Amino acid sequence: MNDPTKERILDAAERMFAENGVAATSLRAIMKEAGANMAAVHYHFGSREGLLEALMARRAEPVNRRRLELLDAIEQRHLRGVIPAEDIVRAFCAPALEMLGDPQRRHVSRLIGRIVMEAPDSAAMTRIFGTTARRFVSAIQRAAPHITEDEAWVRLHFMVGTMVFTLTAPRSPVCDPSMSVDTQTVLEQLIAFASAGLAAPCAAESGKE
Amino acid sequence: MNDPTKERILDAAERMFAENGVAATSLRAIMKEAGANMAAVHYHFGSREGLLEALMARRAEPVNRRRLELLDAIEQRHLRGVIPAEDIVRAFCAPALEMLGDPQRRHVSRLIGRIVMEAPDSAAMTRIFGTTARRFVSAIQRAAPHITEDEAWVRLHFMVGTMVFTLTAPRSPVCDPSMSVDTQTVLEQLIAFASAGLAAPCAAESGKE
DNA sequence: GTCTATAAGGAGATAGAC
DNA sequence: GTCTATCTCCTTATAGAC
Repeated sequence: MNDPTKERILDAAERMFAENGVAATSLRAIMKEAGANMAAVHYHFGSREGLLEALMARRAEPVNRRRLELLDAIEQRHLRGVIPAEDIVRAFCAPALEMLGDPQRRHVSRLIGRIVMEAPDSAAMTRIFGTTARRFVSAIQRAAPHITEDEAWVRLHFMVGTMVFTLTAPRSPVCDPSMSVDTQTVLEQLIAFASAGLAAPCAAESGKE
Repeated sequence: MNDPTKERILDAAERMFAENGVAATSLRAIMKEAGANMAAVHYHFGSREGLLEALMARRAEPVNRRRLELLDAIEQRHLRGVIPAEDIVRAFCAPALEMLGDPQRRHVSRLIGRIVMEAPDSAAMTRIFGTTARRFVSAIQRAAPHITEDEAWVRLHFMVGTMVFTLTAPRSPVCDPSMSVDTQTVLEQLIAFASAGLAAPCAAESGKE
C-alpha cells in the first residue's frame, strides 16, 4: 500500500475490535499491536470514531455491495413468481461469512458481526445498511408472499441476529477452535435454519395454547 | 428490602448495563444513577466483576429456572413421540422476553440479552447456561428427530442469537423504525421464525448450486 | 453501612520536534 | 508521516473517618 502505517493501524484495529469487542478495546492497545504510537491514529483518522468509520467503509460497505450483486442475480433468475428463501439467506450471509474459514481473514467477518451487534442504533449503521435492508425486505416479501411488510422487516431482523451471533459469540462453532466445523457447513446450517424461518407461516395472532 | 442501597445499586447497574452495554458502562455512571458513591459498590460486591455476577444471579438464573419448569411441563405432556418445536421456542424465549413490554422491567430482559451477547468470559456463562442448554438440546432432538446432536446444538445457538439480538436491538436500523414493539406480537413472530428453523430439513452437505 | 478523599493508572487527544 | 512528551479527564479500587 501507499501508506503502510495507516494500513497497519486498520489491520490491528480490525483484529482487536473483532476479537475483544469495540467498546472493550482501547486505542492504546491497538497502537501497541500495530507497532505505532497514539498520535498516528489521530493524524490518519482524526479520532477513535474516525477509525471505526474507516473500518466500516473498508469492510462493511464492500460486503453490502456483494450482497446486492447476489440479490440482483437472484432477481434476474426469478423475474416473476416466488423467490426461494434459501437464495435470499445465501445472498445475505455468504458475503459476511465466507472469510471465517481463512485464519488470515476471519477477523473481517467477526468485525462485521461486532459492528452490527454493538452499534445497532447509530446513524452510521442506517446509512450503511439501510439500502441493503430495504432491498432484502422486498425480496423476503417475494419469498414469503403470505406475510406483511412489517413481518418481513421482523424476519430480516431475526436473520441478521442469527448471523451476527454466529459471527461473534465466543462459544460459537465457528469461533471455538475446538469445534472443527468448517465455514461451508455453518453457512449451509444457517441457510437451513433461517430460510425455514423466513418462509414460516404467519405468527399466531395471540398466545396459541 | 433489608438493604436499600444494595438494591438501588443493582437496579441502576441493571438499567445502565442493559441500555448501554456492559463494557461501555462505568461504575461511576452507575453510582451516580444510584445516588451512592464509588466505595459502596466495593463494600457490597467487592468489584465491578462481583456486581456483574450478582446481577446474573438475580436475573439470569431465575429465568433459566423458569425455562426448565416450562420444559418439564412440556415433556410431561409429550412423554413419547415428537415435541412441537413451537413449544420449545416458547419455553426458552418467553421467560426472557415477557418483561420487555413493561417499561418498569424492560431492562431486565435487555440485560439478559447484553450478558449473553457480550459474554465476557465463557466460564461464568457455561456455569449459568450449561445445564439449561443441554436440556434444550435434548428437547430439540425430540422436536427434530432427523437432525444430529451436533446440528441440534447449532440450532439452539441460532435460536439464542435470534432472541438475543431481538432483546438488545428491538429498534435496530435494519428494521423499520416504526415497527411495533408489542411484546406478545414479537414473541409470536419469534416463535414462528425459530420453530420453523428448529424443525427445518437437514442442511445441504455442500454448496447446493 | 455510608461517606470523603485519594491513590494509581488508563483513556483519548494534542503540541511540537524531526 | 512519525515520533516523544504531555495534557486533561476518567477509570477501578482503597484507606480511613463517622
